Amino acid sequence: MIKISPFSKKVYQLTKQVPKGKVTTYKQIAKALNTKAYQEVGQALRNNPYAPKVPCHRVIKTNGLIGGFNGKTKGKEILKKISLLKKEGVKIKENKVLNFKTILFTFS
DNA sequence: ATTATGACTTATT
DNA sequence: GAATAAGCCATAA
Repeated sequence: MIKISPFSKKVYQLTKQVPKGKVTTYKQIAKALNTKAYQEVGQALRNNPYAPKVPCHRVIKTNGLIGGFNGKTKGKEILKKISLLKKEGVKIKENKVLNFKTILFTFS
């Protein structure tokens, strides 16, 4: 049993709600939580205790670019997640998502 | 309580 | 449009 921060927990819940073939942004999640700790969202995903349960690869930056999980981070296995995302129908070019605004999922 | 860090964002150069 | 600096919020030590 791992211990997680209450904030991260919410982040996971929201991230789980993201449907397949869509993506969301850190800002949207933070906004859904009524906060501005965008970085906290990223940090929560970085923890990612629920690997397949939480599609962290579906969470990207606000400008449509992929997060730091593609070369900045040491682990390159995350690249696989991006590939998976592409398989789901999300077109990714280099490090950015195509039609990003179209497939963007919000927590309205 | 204080300091340091960050899978971010926005503004400025 | 790209690179740099500063800002903001929560967590960990």
